[in-house]
Amino acid sequence: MSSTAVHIRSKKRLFNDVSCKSCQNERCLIKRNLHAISLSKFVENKNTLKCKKGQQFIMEGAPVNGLFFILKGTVKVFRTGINGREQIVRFAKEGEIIGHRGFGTEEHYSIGAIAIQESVLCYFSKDDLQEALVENPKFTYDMMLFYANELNRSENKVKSISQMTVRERVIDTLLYIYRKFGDLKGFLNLPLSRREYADYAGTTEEQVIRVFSALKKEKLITAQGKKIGVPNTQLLRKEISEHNYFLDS
DNA sequence: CCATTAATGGTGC
DNA sequence: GCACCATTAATGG
Repeated sequence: MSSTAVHIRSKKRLFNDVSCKSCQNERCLIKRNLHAISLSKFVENKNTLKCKKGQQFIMEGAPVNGLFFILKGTVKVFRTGINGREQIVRFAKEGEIIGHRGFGTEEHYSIGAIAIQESVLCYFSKDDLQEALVENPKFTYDMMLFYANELNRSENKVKSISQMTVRERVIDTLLYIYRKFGDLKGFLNLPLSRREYADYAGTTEEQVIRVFSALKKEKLITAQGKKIGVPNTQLLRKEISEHNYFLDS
């Protein structure tokens, strides 16, 4: 993987290159915090980029120049481990930030990111953001909450991978997806391959398939191809309750 | 139709 | 108990 900068696809300027002013996304930290004053600068300098499904927009090791906000779509954030195995760090949806770890002293992204659905991303330069953070305490505070939350989740994940069995981790993953993306007509509202479940749970595709098969027999989940249903989250939660761990999205 | 993904079985640590 | 490899079945464009 080259360490070339993230290439912004400059197809043609997107006609819907929305300014933050008219943006509908109320979950966006920037939108929520930057009224009037510093907004104009952001509007000028931000880039909107559209990603097709499967398109990678952050390469591991690429230099950090800014941050991504998800305007629309879903993204998986991962890190490549031993013998090329992907460890999915998190799934991110509308309004979330990608690449924030590179913000501090980090020179290069330690993670990669791929759109798993058609997505629209807003890209802000590090400099602009830094300026805004210095000027706007509320914005900074919200960012801090976000970082704290991420750290909490990350620490929980360490625990889950080191102490839970594969079955528990798979269940944990299902609950995580359910919490975060919800349910649509009885199925998890995010289509993932078993491989992706495995990469998040820290196991192999085969193990996920085996656990799914077992769970199906036990009527704890339902499956129709890629679509997985979790009719009884209480029961699932019960299985991992001794690790009493929960919450956050 | 072919290609990708899912499911199942065997083996070794 | 779990990862890795091999084979076969199912699915979808």
